Amino acid sequence: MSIPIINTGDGSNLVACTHDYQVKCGNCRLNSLCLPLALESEDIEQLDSIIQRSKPLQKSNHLYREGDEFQSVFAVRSGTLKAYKTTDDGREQVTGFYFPGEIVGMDGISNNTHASSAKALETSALCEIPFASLERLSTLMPSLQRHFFQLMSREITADQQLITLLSKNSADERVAALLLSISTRNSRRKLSATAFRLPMSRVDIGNYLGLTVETVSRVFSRMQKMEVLHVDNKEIEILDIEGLRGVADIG
Amino acid sequence: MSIPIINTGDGSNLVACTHDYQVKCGNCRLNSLCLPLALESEDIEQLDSIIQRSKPLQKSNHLYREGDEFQSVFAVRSGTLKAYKTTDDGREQVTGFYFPGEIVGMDGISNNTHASSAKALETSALCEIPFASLERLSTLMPSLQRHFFQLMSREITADQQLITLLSKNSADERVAALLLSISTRNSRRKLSATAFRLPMSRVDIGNYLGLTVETVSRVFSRMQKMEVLHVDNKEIEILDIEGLRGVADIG
DNA sequence: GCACTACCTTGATATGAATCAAAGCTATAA
DNA sequence: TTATAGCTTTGATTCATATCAAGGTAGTGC
Repeated sequence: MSIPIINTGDGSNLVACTHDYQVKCGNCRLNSLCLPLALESEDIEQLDSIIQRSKPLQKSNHLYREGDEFQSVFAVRSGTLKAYKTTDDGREQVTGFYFPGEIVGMDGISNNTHASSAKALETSALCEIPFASLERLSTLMPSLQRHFFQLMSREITADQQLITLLSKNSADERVAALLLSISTRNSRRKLSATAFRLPMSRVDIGNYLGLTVETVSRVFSRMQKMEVLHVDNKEIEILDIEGLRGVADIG
Repeated sequence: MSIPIINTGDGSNLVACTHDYQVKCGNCRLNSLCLPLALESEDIEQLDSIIQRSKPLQKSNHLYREGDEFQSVFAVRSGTLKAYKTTDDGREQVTGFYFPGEIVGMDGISNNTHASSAKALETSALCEIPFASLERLSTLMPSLQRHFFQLMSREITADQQLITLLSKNSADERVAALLLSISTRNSRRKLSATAFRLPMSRVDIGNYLGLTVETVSRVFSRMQKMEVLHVDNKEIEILDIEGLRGVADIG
């Protein structure tokens, strides 16, 4: 079966909507993560009707770029994305990784312009949520409005956590915290909390955590030696999650 | 004239609402900063009616503490606040400074619990905006809803900027960026962009920027020697704003 | 299969900021 | 006014991580 491909010019390929992608929010495995739990089933159908599921995005293609006009936020259905900004002197700052069930693009709301770029780390499926429709629907559905206020607030607290990590914690603590965060997010999706494949490179990790590649690599080696982790390139196994929590010194 | 004082037990003094504090949004000097520009005057009156102006907060008292139940966000009318989290090992992480016209408390929305504490750096006047009322009003006034989405998004982009600063920039660059940020915020309020009094201590600055007090102090001294700044304790004069921009290497 | 490229690891050295230490300054209270 | 506590500055030393350098590994396309 052939799927019509739209070449967008920037190298990303938007696949036009076909029945292959006709997942519905009501039957989506992830709806407990990205949907307001309080929504009635008729509300969910209304929400469904504004969502566009037309975006399987190939690895290393952009969902949007810094400066692009903001029109939608996106729910990740499968795959992983990174959000990043390019600094004045051309370096990259990764500001977040987005896993299935999470929402990316909310930093574009303030200026109607995306404040960062979003790029697929692997082939990813996305639900596009046009923000104008979401706003309209939110005035009709208070629980949806509340849900989005909460999602945005959660993004703020996540950023604040990262700020603390960058400003107070050592290289080991930062890496440990990231691994634990990925572990938690995996278990929310009923995946293994202890064994997973990192979707991002060491460079991206370093970039996110404010460390160089070399330091990240050394931390992995050190933790392997301490038998806290088993590392095989991108495959990670957490051998001693309590030990890892100890390193991250998170409560 | 005596003003009834309510002792809240934690050392903060809430002054009961009297006509002394009967500023209205419509005639507030700061409304261009904290109000949705698109609101009609009757809308502004509705907004006015939910806002409580009962909180002159003395220096070093708390507006709320991490873990407190979230009920309101607050607009700063005068004075300055800092928001901070206490890390597991008891250290403080300052996550933001809030000047007149800015909104503090939005990180509490996601969990109905304040994710950080907010403390007055000097005596401050605040407008309390009960969030439940704000939500209700937002469903009736789309432009108010939009305004709050934008305010929250702005908080996200501000945090991302800080993340980049912490992860990529040297001590000098961080301090320069903070001074420029304060300068910009001052000029938005029609105050001097080049001469001002820092409301926060060196400790707070270091804490915010991920540096020690000593380092902050040395940066000030160095910049003074370079004739970029004139520093007299908390009084700062920017002598060479282009030079400062150069140090911050922003654009 | 081979070559190419991007990614990862490890070691040696350099460096910016932390830490340790002490003294000067400011503001507040007695 | 002096005492007191907290804030700020400056100097000497240490240390974690960056930088520089080089070799190893994995994935990709021809």
